[in-house]
Amino acid sequence: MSWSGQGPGGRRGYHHGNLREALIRAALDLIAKKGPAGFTFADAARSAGVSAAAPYRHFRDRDALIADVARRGFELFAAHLKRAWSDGRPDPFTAFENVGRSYLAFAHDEPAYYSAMFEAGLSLDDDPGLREIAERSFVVLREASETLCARLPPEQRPPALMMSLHIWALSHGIASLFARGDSGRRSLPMTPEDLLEAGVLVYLRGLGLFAPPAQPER
Amino acid sequence: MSWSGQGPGGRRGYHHGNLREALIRAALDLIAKKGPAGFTFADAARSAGVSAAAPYRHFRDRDALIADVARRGFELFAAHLKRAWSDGRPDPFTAFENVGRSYLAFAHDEPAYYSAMFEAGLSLDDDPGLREIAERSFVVLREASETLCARLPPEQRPPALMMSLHIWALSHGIASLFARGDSGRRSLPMTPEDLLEAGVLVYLRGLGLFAPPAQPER
DNA sequence: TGTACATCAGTGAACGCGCGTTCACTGATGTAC
DNA sequence: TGTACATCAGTGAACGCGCGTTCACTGATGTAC
Repeated sequence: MSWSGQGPGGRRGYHHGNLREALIRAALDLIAKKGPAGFTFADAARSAGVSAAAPYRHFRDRDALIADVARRGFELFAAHLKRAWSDGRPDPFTAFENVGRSYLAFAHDEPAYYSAMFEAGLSLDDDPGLREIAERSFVVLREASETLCARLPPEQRPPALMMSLHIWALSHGIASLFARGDSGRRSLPMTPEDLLEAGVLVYLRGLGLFAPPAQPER
Repeated sequence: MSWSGQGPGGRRGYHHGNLREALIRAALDLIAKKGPAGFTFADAARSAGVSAAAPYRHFRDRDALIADVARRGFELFAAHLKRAWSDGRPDPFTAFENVGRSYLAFAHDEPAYYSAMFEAGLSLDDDPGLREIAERSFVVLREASETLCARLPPEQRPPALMMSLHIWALSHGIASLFARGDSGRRSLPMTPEDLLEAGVLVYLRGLGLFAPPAQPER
């Protein structure tokens, strides 16, 4: 029978053991391959090596699975950005650039999460919990922007919220247009990372902020 | 019989008369409602009031239809941006802002075209004709950037290509995140148009370009 | 001006397919005693 | 330590559905003579 040991790494018995997890990973694989639209519930079951009915024990439906993937994506993303920002160390400018690179790295390395988060057409209005988690990533950008803004004299200080929206939009734009994992990539005269870094530097200069030269003040 | 006159505006006979056109408009409607993924060939036929087999007289398959929609979208988009740029009139700064607004207006007013162009997962590599047409929209941005760059002394002139990529990415990012026609919209403290304008102004200032005050030099 | 004929652009019936979903079922697991 | 039982997490068969696609067909249209 199929439920006695299938060799190392395979399923161990009639009970999968960790189907929920396996379905999420299958969803990530499939989304990465065919986009969030091409992904079906049945397909996820199949690639987890389980019957088509099994997923219903763990998710109400296809959308619930995708929402779960997106939720994890947002959590990872927020942690990722937070680590990059690192409370503004070693200095706010460097940390800010790190956040930008980290943004692109995530979109590039985890295209499936990124798709589920931003392109699956999930309505954040229907799921306040998801919205709250999604907000956490943005909060990092917001914090970083505030720290940089605070360096300017109050009378020429731009709204940090606006600044963070600009940075977010620029990052997202570059990620969508140029830095996707596998497809839709357009050719560029420079890497997406360098493009973003250059753009952010110009933007900061426009605000009146100048990155310190090679050796930051200390 | 269903093919004798159906009243004014309805089909006129057994032959539809302009099915190709009708299918494209149906596709636009459906994409606007359900996204490029939710759109099916059969659905398009149905909403054009025609049997499911009819579309095959005009399009090889579903993807061919979407590609055609995208092609038209790119043409409209390029014309739209060109009109906004207007060869740099009345002055390059104003014209540049107009291009930005025009970009967002298109994404907002024609979400279906915009989706087909940027989110349908069409591979530009497989269709050189489509790529060429898509490029035309970008050329407008490129030209506009060059005109502005030319105002700077050569030693501090940034590459116009890079500049146009920044503007494109910022516009696309704002359009995707905040300015979509119907769904996925996030709440904002300002309109997407104002957000983009503010971002572009900061960016231009960062390059060393300063928009002229109220009355441009003449 | 009329007729025969070729071509075009539709129909509608049929097919196979995969998906979503439900259902009664059953093997595996944990626990009370 | 063993046994009975409840619960959990799967199975597999079945269903209805809509899609994509093909096919022989036929009404409408244009054209040669």
